[in-house]
Amino acid sequence: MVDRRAVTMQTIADSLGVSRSTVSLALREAPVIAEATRQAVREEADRLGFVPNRSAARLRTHQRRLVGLVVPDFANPLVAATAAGLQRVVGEQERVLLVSSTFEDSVIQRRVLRSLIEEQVGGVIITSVIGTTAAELAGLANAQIPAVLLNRMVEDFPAPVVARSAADIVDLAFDHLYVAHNARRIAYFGGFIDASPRRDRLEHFASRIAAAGLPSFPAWASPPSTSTGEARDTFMTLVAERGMEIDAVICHSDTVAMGVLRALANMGIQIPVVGIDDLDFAADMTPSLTTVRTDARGLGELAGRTLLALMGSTFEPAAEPALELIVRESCGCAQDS
Amino acid sequence: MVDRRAVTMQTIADSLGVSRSTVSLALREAPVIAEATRQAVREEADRLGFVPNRSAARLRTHQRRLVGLVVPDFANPLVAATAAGLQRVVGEQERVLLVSSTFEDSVIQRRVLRSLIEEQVGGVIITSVIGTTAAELAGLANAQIPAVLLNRMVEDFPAPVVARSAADIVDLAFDHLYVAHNARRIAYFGGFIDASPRRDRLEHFASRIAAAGLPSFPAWASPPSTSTGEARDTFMTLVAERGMEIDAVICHSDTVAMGVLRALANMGIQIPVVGIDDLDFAADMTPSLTTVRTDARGLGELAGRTLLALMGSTFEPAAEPALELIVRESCGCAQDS
DNA sequence: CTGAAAGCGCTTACAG
DNA sequence: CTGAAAGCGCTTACAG
Repeated sequence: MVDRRAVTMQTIADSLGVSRSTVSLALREAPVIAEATRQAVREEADRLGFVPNRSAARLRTHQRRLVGLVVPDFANPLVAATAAGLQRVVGEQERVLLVSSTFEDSVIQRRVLRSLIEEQVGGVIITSVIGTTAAELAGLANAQIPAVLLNRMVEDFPAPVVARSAADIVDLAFDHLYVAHNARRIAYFGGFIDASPRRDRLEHFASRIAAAGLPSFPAWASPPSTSTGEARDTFMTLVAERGMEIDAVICHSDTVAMGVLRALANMGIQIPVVGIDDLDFAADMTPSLTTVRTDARGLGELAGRTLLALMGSTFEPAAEPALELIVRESCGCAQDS
Repeated sequence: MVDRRAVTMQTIADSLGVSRSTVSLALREAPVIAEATRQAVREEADRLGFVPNRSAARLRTHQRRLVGLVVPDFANPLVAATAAGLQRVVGEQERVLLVSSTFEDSVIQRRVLRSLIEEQVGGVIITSVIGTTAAELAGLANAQIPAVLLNRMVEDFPAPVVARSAADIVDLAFDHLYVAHNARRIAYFGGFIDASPRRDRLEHFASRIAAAGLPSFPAWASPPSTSTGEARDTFMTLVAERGMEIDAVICHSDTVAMGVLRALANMGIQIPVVGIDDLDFAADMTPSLTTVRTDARGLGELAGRTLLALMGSTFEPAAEPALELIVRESCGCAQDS
C-alpha cells in the first residue's frame, strides 16, 4: 500500500527507532518483548505491508516448510484427487506444496528432483517414473530430505511406501465376480506395464485364478492402456482378434473401465465390469460403475501425514481408510433398478 | 554420496584451495575463469554432490524462479488439465510450480497468497475465490508480483485475464442446437453461481435467446451444480418440479453434462445435450458427449506464457487456440452410428 | 585470471 | 526489556 521498495524488518525498525532484533522478536511474539513494543511493531508492520522474506529466514534457520510432490501427470484424475488430499494436510500446517509432473520421463524427473532439493524442501512425496532406481533418488537421501513413495515402489530405497493393498483390491473385485456373478473366465485389463501396483495386482490375481482352478487370459492383461480412449480401442481390438473369450473384466482403474464400457456398448456386448478407484464420475457413467473404492483423497492425506511425521510433526497416526466394493450396475447387479 | 554436513561452495573452495568467488563464478560458467579451473571446480562439485542453495542465491540476487498457481480445487479435472498445460510451460524454463487449492474459501486464499509472497514467487496465476475484490489481491501488487487472472475476472485488478470467450462458446453450442436440431426451448444448466465466466455465458445466452425470439428458462439456470452427482440430482428435481419444459440443454461443463445425461437416462427421456470443455472422458460417455472444446491444457499454456511474458521472458506470443464444437451422440447427431 | 570484502534479510546468542 | 554483532550461503563489484 505504501512503498515501492521492499519493506524489511529494518524499515520497521528505522521507522520506530528500535533495532532489527526487537522487530524480529516482536513479530515472532517472543514473550521477552514488552507488550507495548510488540503492539507497536505489529501495527507498523501492518501499516507498511511488511511480508517476511522466507528465503532469508530459511537461510538462517534451515527451517523447511515446503513440501514437494512429484507425480507422472496431475491431469490424471486419480493423481489430482490424491494431490487434493495431500494439499489439505499440508495446507493445515501453513506449508506450501511444490508440484511437478514428470510425464513418465526420467530426465524431467531428475531435473525436478534437483530443483526441489535446491529449493530446500522439507520432504518429498513421489510417484516415481517407471524403472526408477534407488540411485536416481539418492540426491534426496544425500540432502537428508525425507521421502514417501506414493503407490510405486522403488527397490532398495529406504522410504515408506504409501499405497493401497493390491491383494485386498483384487480380492474384492474377484470375489464379487466369482461368487455373486459366477464368472469363470475373468481377465484383468489395463494399466501401465511395469508399474509396481499393477504388477502386484496381477500377481495376486494370477494366484486367485490358479487357486480357483480357472483359466487365465494373459493376452488381455498385456496391452497397456491408461486413458479411456486407449482402453476402448485396445479392448475392441482384443475382441476382434481373439473373440469374446472372457466373461468378466477387472479394470485397472475407473478411467480404463469407462473405455471398456464404451467398447462393450459399441459392440453390443454385456459382461460384468468392475473398476478400481471410485472416482467422482463412476456413479454417473451409463451403466454406473461397480468399483473398488480406493479413496485417493484419503490416500493423499495418509501420504501427507506419513511425510510430516518423518519431518518431525506429531499427530495421531491416521488409520489407512478401508477399501470397499461399491456395487452399481456395470457388474450386472443393479442393471435394471 | 559423501558427507552428512551440507556441502556448500565453501566446502568446494576449501577442498580445492581456491576462493568462494572462484567456485561461484566457475559453476556459473563465467568465461573469466580459466577453463582448467572451471573443470576442476565442476568435478569437485559433482564428487561432493553439491547442490546450490536457492534461498541464498535468491536472497542475494532477487531472482525469482518460482511460479504460484492458486485454484479453487485441483481435483476438478478441468483445473487439473489447465494446471498440466501450465506446468509444461513453466517446467521448460527450469521453473517450479507452487500449487494451492483454496476450496472456495477466502480465508484460505488470503493465507495462500501470503505464503506465495513470502516465498518470493516471481508471478502468480490465480482463479480467485468467488467474490474476491481487488483489495484482497493488493498484496501481490504491493510486492510487485505480476499476476494473471485465470478464467475468473476481478473487478479493478490490473492484471490480464486469460479465459475463453464466453460468447464464442455459447454461440457454438446455441447455433448447433438451434439450427441443426431445431431446438426452441433451450436452457443453460449448471456451474457456480456468480463466477464470472458463467455470468458472461448466461448473459450472452440470454441475448441470443432474446434475439431469436425464444422463451427463456431462468429456473433451469439458477440452481448451482458443479459436480456430476449434484448436476444429476438437481436436474432430476427440476424435471420433477417443473416437468420437461425444455427441449435442449447447454451444460456448463462436461462434468455437469455427465450428470445430466445420467439423469435423462434414469428418467428415460432424450433431449439434445451439449457440454463445454471436451475433457478426456467426453468421447467415451454413453451417449458420447457433443461438446465445445475449450482446450484447458492449451489455456494453461497460454496463461503460463502470458505470465512469463509479464515476468520478462520473451517468446513469440502464443495464439489462443481456437474453440471448436465436437459433435458426438448426445445432441442426437450420431445417436445410432 | 583469482581473492577479499560487502551485503541480501533474517534469527539468535550475548551483553547490558 | 532492548541493542550490537555474527552468520546462514550465495553473488558481485572491486582490487590486484
